[in-house]
Amino acid sequence: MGGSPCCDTTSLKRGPWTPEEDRKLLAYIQEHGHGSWRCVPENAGLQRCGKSCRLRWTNYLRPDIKRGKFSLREEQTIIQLHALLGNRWSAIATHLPNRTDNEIKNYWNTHLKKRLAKMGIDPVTHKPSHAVLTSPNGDSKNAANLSHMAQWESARLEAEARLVKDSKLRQTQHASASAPAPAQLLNKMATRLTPPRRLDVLNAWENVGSKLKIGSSGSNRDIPSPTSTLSFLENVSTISRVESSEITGILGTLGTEIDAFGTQQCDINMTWTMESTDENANFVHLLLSRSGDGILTNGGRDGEELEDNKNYWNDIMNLMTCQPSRSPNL
DNA sequence: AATCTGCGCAACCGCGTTGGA
DNA sequence: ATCCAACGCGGTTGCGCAGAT
Repeated sequence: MGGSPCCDTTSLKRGPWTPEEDRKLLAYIQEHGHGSWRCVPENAGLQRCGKSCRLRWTNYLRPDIKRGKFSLREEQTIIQLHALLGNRWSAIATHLPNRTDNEIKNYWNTHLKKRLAKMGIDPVTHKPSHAVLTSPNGDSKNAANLSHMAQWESARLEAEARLVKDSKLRQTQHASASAPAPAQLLNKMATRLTPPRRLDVLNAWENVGSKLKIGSSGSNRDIPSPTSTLSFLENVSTISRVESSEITGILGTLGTEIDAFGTQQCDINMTWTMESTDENANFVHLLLSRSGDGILTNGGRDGEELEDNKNYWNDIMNLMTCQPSRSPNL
């Protein structure tokens, strides 16, 4: 079991690949496919172990790999997914189909992590760091709210990802069968959940780019990434505050679900509240409250019907309470 | 010009998971 | 149900390069 060497390393070449080795491996895989990686080196005439061949192929030689600088949108995707998934690089990579997990991991460790830290955000928890929590303008409530927003957004994204995963699984298993309820729900959610609400940290991230005049706001997000940072403090701003009557029931389950993911959300003990905060516009805000630590609004969805917003959140709650991707470890 | 230092990235290591025997 | 080889993944290492001294 694990830990044992994958091959006899004494007789096999290690270290950087030469162009000739790349050519051999590429030619072999293009003609035969890789099949069993164990057999690839011998068949391709390489003095490498299969593991090394697989790594070279998946991280470098694969023709669909996108190389070069990460765009701002890619950075935002990575940040958002990292807040949700943690260091699950392969899972993150599935949302950036032309990037490898290794590349994303390297980019996170060498760029994004440092820049988030400079912005006053803990790159591990994605919560505002101590400097923000004790900011001179006393905006600790905003900081706390931001962390709650991250927690909520993480849970929502996880549910969305789970739904997509389930849907794909069902498509594979029951290609010709009638569509089950989750698939119908997926269709329903597709328009409601896309694009997802963005974390304030991501808005801040984008502001960095616009303030440095390296990109436009809105129309073109695939712009080069910023190369320096601004203080995060000035970008923490619009956390709306709502008071309302509680709607009970579902969030207990949601809290359990979030806890089951075992990441930065594990300390949540939430109740939720939904209300119309502006009767003229029929806005709806969802509030998440954590025991002893104030409330959070996840924001409204401007200009949409109250009833539709109710359905929107109900759909999310339905997602949260069905088919967890992992067993709760409670 | 030589040396040092930090950064970025490719590659490796080792552990957990999977699936077949 | 158990074992184990192969695979997949995340953490870490080490090399090459560029900029600083």
